[in-house]
Amino acid sequence: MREKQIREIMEKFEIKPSFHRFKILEYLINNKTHPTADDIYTALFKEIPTLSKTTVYNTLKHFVSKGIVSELMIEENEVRYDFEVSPHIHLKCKKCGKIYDIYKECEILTHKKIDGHKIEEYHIYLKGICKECLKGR
Amino acid sequence: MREKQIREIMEKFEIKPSFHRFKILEYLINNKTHPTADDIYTALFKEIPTLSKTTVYNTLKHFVSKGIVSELMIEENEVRYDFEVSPHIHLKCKKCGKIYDIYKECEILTHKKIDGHKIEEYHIYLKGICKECLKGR
DNA sequence: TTCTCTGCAAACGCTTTGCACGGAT
DNA sequence: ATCCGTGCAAAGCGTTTGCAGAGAA
Repeated sequence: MREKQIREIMEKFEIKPSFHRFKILEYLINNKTHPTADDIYTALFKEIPTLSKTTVYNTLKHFVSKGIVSELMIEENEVRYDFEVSPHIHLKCKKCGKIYDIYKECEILTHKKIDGHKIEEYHIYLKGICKECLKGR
Repeated sequence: MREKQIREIMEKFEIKPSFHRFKILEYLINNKTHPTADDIYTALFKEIPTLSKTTVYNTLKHFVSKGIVSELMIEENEVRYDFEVSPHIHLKCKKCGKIYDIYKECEILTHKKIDGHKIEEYHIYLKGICKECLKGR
């Protein structure tokens, strides 16, 4: 995605632009690999050696509070971040560890209310063996 | 559940019985509140003052490896344990923090394969405001 | 100036690890 | 004698906090 579009997205979500914020958001948009805070830090540190981990954490928390990215809990001790806003399903491969996005329709994702409880967030994740790893067997 | 039934379950899952294992499993079966390791420790410590947290962690890991309980990731830094084996949906109330079990049918839970990926585990959790908290507003 | 972003270092909390004791087989 | 469950203490690791410096408005 181009710089201009990313800046527009930031404006839309009322995120004051800064160099680091821009770079972190850009990374999330261009690398839909559900990175951890550390993944982002490691990747960006190469080109921004002054970047600190604290800033990555601060920025991610800021993004989450603005609703521009969501936190993903799949494995213990692994908070992952996802820019994609539309509800979808995650599949984690037990073999290669890769996380796939699945956009299959799911009836659950459409309910605003279940058994009298008000639903605000939907999280679906599956674990198994991905297509690629099945091939390699 | 009665002691005899719990012992039968342990035997079925090939878990060698010990006093602590029995107590921890009994707690999980009789308190389907999706406790954390610490919840279990705190509760059992009252009647077993010699119990150590390490044993709770060891035992829970053992149970998971035997497939008798499953780990639940809903919030960050919160591994919860669930004895219930049949697939179901979890709902966490953002207000009171309680976790509800929902046994609504969901088509996703029946797929063995999606987009060529082999599925082995299904995790669905919702967040929102529960029935009780809605009442109190 | 004042507010916000940034970053170092220390603190924190949950979980794991190392190691040793003790009971069971 | 060996195996295995248990438990203390320390380490590990991801994340948060305190605080201070820098930069923008």
